[in-house]
Amino acid sequence: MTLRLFDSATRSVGDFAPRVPGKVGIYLCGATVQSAPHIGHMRAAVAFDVLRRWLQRGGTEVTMIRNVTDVGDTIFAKAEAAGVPWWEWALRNERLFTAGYDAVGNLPPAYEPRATGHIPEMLVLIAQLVEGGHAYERDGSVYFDVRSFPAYGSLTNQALEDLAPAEDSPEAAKRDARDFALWKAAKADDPAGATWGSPWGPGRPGWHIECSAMARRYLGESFDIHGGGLDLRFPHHENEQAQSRAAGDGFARLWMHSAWVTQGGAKMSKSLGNTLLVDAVLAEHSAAALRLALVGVHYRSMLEYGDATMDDAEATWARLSGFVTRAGESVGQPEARAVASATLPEAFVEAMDDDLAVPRALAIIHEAVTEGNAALASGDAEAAAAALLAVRAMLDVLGLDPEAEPWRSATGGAPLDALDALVRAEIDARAAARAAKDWATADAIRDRLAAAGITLEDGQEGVRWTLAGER
RNA sequence: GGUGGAGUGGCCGAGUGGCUAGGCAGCGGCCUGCAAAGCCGUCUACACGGGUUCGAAUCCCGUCUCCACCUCCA
Repeated sequence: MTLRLFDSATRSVGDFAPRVPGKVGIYLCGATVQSAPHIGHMRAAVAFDVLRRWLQRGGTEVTMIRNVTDVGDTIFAKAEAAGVPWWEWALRNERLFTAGYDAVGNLPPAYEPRATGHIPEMLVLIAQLVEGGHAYERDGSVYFDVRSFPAYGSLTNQALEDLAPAEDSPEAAKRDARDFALWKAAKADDPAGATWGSPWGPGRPGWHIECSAMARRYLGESFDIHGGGLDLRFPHHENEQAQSRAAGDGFARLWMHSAWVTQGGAKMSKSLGNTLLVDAVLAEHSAAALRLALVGVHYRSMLEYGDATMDDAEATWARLSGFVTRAGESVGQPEARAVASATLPEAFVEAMDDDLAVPRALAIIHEAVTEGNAALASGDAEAAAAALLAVRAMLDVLGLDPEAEPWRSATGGAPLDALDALVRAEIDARAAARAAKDWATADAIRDRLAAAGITLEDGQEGVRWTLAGER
């Protein structure tokens, strides 16, 4: 079975065939760095990180480009409100996004182009559109002529006459109210440093042109997959496609959109006052659990975030990572190379190939964990080792191998050794009390450790202890 | 008004015509001095009304409810 993906443009699932066998270019719309990232931003990033990992697992070479939009009205407005230059505000948030992406275990993209670094590429593209009769200049601004491009609206299946006017520019200046700005003439109230020269006079780029220009630069005139959040389909992606194709580029062959994080059924957004910032969530929960929560719902389904979401994810992570740790202690951890090349269970492969059906894939992982735990309990080392390898290999595809770099215990070394010595002394004292059937003393020791966040587990091979939030 | 999506057990969440999704929570059992972890078993479903079919959560018709996009959005 080959990988099948849902194409937003055709609204159907089909076999995925790269333009060049073995190589895939992905352009992912990243953040408009106007504010700190929330978990909805992370969800989109994680969804496409899983796509990338799955492609790479199949031997495909992936070039992942994730842009940063670092210029625009919302950035100007928020920077002014914060009393800092817009470029400082943008970079400050870009750093927060990068920290968030890293925290939840995303592989870094091949490149992260910034809009402000690609004005020349945009000007070339705009000039092409003007020359080709798809764009026109008015008062120092340049607009895309939607009526010049019959396929306009095809990505989102909308008829031109049903669309509302584009409000990113004055209606009176345009041939059609739905024409949108490629280049915005400088205005008196534009912030300092937000103006660039152009053949049409000083100004700054419109919102959509950057992605067309940067995708072309890094992935070529035609590339495999364009991704982003569902809310970018219109107008952003519709306009990107119109610009690029009107300029002669093949542009994206497949469009993928990830769905929201919702609360009470409604899209998470600032206007509703229910934004969940990444920092706030990570202050109370582990990053691995957050990734698990984000990845555990199919990427095209709404992810309902409630009170129990993170608690469930923590419990699930404890089950998965706990098995990996205990199995490793019992039969030894396989090497990373073995994990990367392990044969994956057929049902897991089928689920992932079916438009990245991660929830089904997770069910397969849970079944393997159950088998592995049973093998550990019965002392079947061979079966336990096989389950351990399979579980780690499957989790690795989701970016959740507990032994992989992002999730390995941050604590270690001397402090952990010192703590271990102290805890071992308590464990020994408890063992002595238990030997004397002094249950009150034994339980008091266990309770004292529990109060300090240390859990004891009496196993066949001795007493294990774990720190809260660790394994 | 246009376009698109959704309604599954206490909760989250898979599933496109017959075969146990899975997890969390609950209940019973095994293990344990008691726990914890783990294992085994088990309860609670397909928004509503019709229809097609031997058989429908799944297909068709209708109804209700909810959500998103329609130029800030992931």
